[in-house]
Amino acid sequence: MRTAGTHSEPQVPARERILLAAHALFYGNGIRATGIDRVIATAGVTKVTFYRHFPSKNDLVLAFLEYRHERWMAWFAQTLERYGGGVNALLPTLNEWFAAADFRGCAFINSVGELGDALPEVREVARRHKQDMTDAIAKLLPPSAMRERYARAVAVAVDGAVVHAQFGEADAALRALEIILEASWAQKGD
Amino acid sequence: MRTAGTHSEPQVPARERILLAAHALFYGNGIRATGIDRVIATAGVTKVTFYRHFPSKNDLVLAFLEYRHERWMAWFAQTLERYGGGVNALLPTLNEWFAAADFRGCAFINSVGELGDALPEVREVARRHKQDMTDAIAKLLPPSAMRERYARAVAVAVDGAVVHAQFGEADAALRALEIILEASWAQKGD
DNA sequence: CCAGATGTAGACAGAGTTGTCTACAATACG
DNA sequence: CGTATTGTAGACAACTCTGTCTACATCTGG
Repeated sequence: MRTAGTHSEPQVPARERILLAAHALFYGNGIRATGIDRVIATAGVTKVTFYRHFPSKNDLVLAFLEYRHERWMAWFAQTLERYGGGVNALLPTLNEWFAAADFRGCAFINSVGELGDALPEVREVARRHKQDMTDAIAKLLPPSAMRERYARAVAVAVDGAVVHAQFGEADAALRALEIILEASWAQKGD
Repeated sequence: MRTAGTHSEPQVPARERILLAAHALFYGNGIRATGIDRVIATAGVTKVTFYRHFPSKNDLVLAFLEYRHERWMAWFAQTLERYGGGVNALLPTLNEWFAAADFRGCAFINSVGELGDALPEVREVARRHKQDMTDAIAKLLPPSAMRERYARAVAVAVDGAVVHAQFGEADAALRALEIILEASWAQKGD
């Protein structure tokens, strides 16, 4: 009995379907709020298949964060580029993100808040993510001895705007960020 | 049979003991990560007593946030005062908070990230909290037509610093915030 | 050509979750 | 004085969660 047109067209391999499903559910509803069964059903795989790829939910959580990191960083760099690539690209880029229907804040901030000490690797991954985000922001700033430090300041302000946007205050958050970015150091370096 | 010296010295009434326990556990470990049974055991009450005060876990969550709000706002205002009450009081105040052994970020940011749409009232409470925090910050700024807007900018930067501190980068977060606060608008108003 | 990787369906164990229920004791107030 | 409130101990129902297991099918590489 042929079970279903499953193997004939495995267009997307199981592991990737699982990751896609995990991304939508973990980011959209929270990690603890999402049971493995739900991921499995959404991905359209079975339990055995799932557990062969990810021995435990924690493994999936870490893989999800890695996947989210790649995906978000690529989107961020590309969108900044599209808006001209300077500091002035930051506000329109974030505006796009905040306006997205599925926006629910920063996956890494949410995950650290949710899992904190329960899964310490999460904090590591989050830290690396913020470092990479800060590096991407540094590229927008004019060269100067202080560039790294200024980039960190902008990154902190951006993350503040992200959580305020998550609270439903996207416009106010962007106006606040705008005020911060108008400071001379952000505009003309050193 | 006298059950135990329970009623003879109810020093702290049950409702408050429950709230105290919920605060320690929800803030320290996360809301979803904390079962009702754990709160009950920590508070030293029984299930019936608990459910007479809080008909459901959601009621407790909301009461916890209300309690946290009062407690944190009082601490914030008082500590700012202790450091002189100007914009310059902000960094040492936050430094104290970040260095506290039980610091785990902002309870409201964490709760929104964790519960998001599952309990929409949480977002309301969080929004009110941030408004009150912003108002407290406005009091530190010199009077000017732009004071409200500047206070919002500072609040956004502060929340960014809070999440970065939660990632284990408290020092870098404070240095970043310092750079932002050095901007002229934060110092001399309009 | 066959062995190993990858896929399928679905039952099940063991733990943890929220919330209810019975039955009884002490206190506080009108 | 006696009734409403607040307290106690602990069993229990109904559910969800993670992870394991049996038993079988198909594709792919050496």
